Amino acid sequence: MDGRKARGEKKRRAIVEATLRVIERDGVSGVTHRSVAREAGVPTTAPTYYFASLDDLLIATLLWVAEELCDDMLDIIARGSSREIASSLARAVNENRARTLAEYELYLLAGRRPELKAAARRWLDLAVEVVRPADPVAFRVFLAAIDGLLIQGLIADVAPNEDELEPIVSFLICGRDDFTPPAREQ
Amino acid sequence: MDGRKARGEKKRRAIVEATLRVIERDGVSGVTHRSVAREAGVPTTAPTYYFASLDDLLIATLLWVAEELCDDMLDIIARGSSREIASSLARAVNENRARTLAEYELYLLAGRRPELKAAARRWLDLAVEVVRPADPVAFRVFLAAIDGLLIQGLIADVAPNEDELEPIVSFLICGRDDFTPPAREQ
DNA sequence: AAACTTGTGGAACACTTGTTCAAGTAGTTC
DNA sequence: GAACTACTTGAACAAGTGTTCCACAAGTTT
Repeated sequence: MDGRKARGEKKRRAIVEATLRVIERDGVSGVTHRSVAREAGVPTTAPTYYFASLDDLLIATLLWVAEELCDDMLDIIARGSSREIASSLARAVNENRARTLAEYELYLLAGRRPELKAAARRWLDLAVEVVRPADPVAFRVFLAAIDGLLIQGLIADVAPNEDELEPIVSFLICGRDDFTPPAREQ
Repeated sequence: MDGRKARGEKKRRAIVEATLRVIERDGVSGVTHRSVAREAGVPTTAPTYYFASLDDLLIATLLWVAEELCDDMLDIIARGSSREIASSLARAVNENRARTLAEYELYLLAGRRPELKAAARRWLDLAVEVVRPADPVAFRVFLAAIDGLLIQGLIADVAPNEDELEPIVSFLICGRDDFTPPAREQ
């Protein structure tokens, strides 16, 4: 075991995390070698050492965020109750607003890089796989509506809260609970 | 009538249109005074003359796009048939893919500029106003789903076509045509 | 035609950018 | 301890950035 590589890997991860913080604060356009290095507390050249280019750094960040997003989204979907789902959505556009905004900026980045599409879309594929919906069309609508509600929540004058979202989520799943998850083992 | 102002206004508009083309091609991050000037065929200093800053130029572009988006979206919604709606959506993520991508990038820009939120959100407000839905919750779901379908269509490996979207749209509006527009006069 | 307003556009400024380079340190292997 | 590898980091470079400045042309008004 090489202790140097271990520390290197840790630093690499720290740089990616710093990049995400920069995106949360200033958007994708705020990401430069220098801003990331400053945020991570490393010298300017560190990001270039670990990532071939700025683009590679953004890609690495998207891939990492996509994993986390996957977990979060599946958590949201897995909750049976519309109130819990509404609560998760409300948190995404309020307390976690910056994070959600960053995620969608990276999301759109995938629209311009074909090689990133798979990663950005992964939570959708995984959701279908995990839930195994009886009615695929209804489920597809449900997933689209989540994205729409989040993105519209981000540009609302005042972001919607749990109580406002609950009836909407309820409408989405109630009556048609043909895609509630099949007792997801944990 | 001042002929100079008229030509100036025309040039101003040309610069905004060039900006949109640059965003379609290279994204918001590709927008610089020089790239826009080159695209518009004007000297480098022209954008600065007409817009106080690069930011102002982006804002003007968003405001202009928002108007067009408004028309497009209302057109989509106003069509009664699910096939026609599906067809419009399919066009947005295929032939007009670049344009749609640009619109969503500007959309997210509004997430970071409170003063732009109203413009970005305008088509939503207008839709509610025009359609006057009997069931506001169902309509809200419909609008969210449109955004979700479009954005997910942008990061799909191959963008969905009319035939794939039709059943989804149909599910969204059929059975619940309580928000079909009240004979929109034309 | 004189005074004005409005638009034009090249030169230049200070600054930030991504990236390279080379000299150095520290950990690992033999 | 010598050879090797992995990481560190400040200095530097060329390229591109937003923006300012200013002399000037072209319309409009009086």
